This record gives sequence, C-alpha cells and structure tokens, in this order.
Amino acid sequence: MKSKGIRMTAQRKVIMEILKHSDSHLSADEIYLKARERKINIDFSTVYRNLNMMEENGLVSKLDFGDGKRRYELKEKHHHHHIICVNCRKTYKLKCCPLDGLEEELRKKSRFKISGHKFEVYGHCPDCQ
Amino acid sequence: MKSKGIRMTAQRKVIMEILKHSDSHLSADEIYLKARERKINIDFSTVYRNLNMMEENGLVSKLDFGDGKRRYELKEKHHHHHIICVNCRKTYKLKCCPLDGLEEELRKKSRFKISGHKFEVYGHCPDCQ
DNA sequence: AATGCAAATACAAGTGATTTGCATTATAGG
DNA sequence: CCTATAATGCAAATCACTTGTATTTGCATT
Repeated sequence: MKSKGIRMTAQRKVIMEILKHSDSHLSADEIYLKARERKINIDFSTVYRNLNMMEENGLVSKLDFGDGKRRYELKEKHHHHHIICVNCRKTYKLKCCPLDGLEEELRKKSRFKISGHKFEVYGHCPDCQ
Repeated sequence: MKSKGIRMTAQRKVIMEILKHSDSHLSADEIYLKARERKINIDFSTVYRNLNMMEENGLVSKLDFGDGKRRYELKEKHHHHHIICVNCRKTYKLKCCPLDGLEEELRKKSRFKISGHKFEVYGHCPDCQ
C-alpha cells in the first residue's frame, strides 16, 4: 500500500487481517461485525470506502453471488471461479475457466475487445441436498 | 397468461410489448419510462411486481450484468449468454454455454447438485474500442 | 348490460445495501 | 514535534427494490 501513497491505518489493517484469515467470501456487514469483535472502532462507511479502494488497487476482488450483497476476497494469484450453494451459501473453488479455449473464438465472432468475465455455478452442496 | 389464470391488464400488455419490441435488455426504470411515454398510467411497484410475476411464470428472464440493476428480456427458446460492452452496455448474444461438457466434471469434483449458472463476458464493442 | 368478488393497481412508506458531505482526528514526511 | 492532508466517524442521502393498503378493474356469471 505504501508504494501507492496509501496510509496504513488501524482500520485497514483489521480489514486485511479479517480477509486473510477467512476462508470464505465476506460481505461488508460480516467484515464490519468481525472488526467490531476485535474491539476496534470502525464505521460501515469506512469498511465500504476501504473495500472499494482496495479493489481499485487490485488488492481484493469484488464478487456478486446474486443474493443482493457484494462479497470480497483477497485477490489470489491464480484465476478461479466458484460454485455456490443456493441454500447455505457455502462455496467451492473451481480452477477451470470457461474462457480457456473460448476467448479467441468469442473475439472473432463478436469483435469485442474482451476485458473480463464472470462465471458462477449454483446448486446444492452435499450437506444441503 | 390466461391459461394460468392471470389477468391481462393494460399495464401488463404494455410491459410485454415494450420487452417484445426492444432488442436490448431493459431495466425496470427503462421499462417504466417507456410505458410512461405511451401515456399509460403505471407505477414502479406495478412494473416490479409484474416483472417478478412474469419471471416466476417463465415468461421473462432476469439478468444481472453487475451494474447494480437487474435487466429483463423475454424468455427465449434457446439457452444463451451475453457479451456486454462495459462502455455503452450494448450486448451480443453468445450461443455457446460453458457448462456444455463441463457439467459432469463439476458435479463429480464438487459433489454439488447443479441447478443453475451465470456466464457473462465483458469488453468493448467494435464501436467503443 | 349489470353484478360481485378476487386480483391488480396506485400511492406512500419502508427496506437493505451502499454512498456521500463534512467536521474532526490521525498518519507519515520533514 | 509540526504540519499538511488523507482517513475516519457520524448523520443523512441515495438507489434499487419491496410492501401495506385502500381503491379500482377484469372477467365469469347472472
């Protein structure tokens, strides 16, 4: 962060730690609650402002699983997608990417300059079936 | 609609016509505005209630292109996805589906009972490049 | 053509997630 | 330590969408 002239504050440290130590994808209110548990004074607006800032700086990824709240995870080295349980919201990481082997074809057919994509699979996890 | 005991009202007729004559995917406020242009008295709540009802009855599809508003299109016979221009929001239909040939593999690996999926590609259309 | 009633509407108010304005506080370079 | 200014907390606003309710309307039946 410092390299970009971004100040390291107590609130930012906590948000980063919470994301680091969570295995799932947290929504803003979950992050807010976890931060409060750590007895740090923080406001929702600070959580949102920082998550947006971190996304702009490529530190976190914003996810949308279609339940009306955005979720956040630390940006990972390897590109991946998710399969999401529509009942308990548990997720499972998918290493495969539908754009592999499809990108060139799409570019030709659509003549778009492709810059991103979204792929999510929904279903019922083993526990919820 | 009648076969399902659903009444045909002036408002519903207009919403269906707007969807039918539009080549793009309209948001609720675009539908509301277009209906108003046709000088029909209609409220936002009616637009939303009807779009939800139509989705539940398999008449329209709800789409989410990640810009914070849901979009609607008349349900089409053949399953498809979209490539969306991040600048002008124009869309192009993709006939290919990433789940073809992937579904069985995913089911085995994740042990999820797959019920749905989302796939969208983003980029700049020829006009916006 | 008139009746009756459930279904659908308009309007207003309510949600829930996220954003913004602004006075105050705190980080990091000098 | 000082100081500029970035970041915060707080309150209020916004945005997309939903809900409660009194009133109206479609339509099957007289």
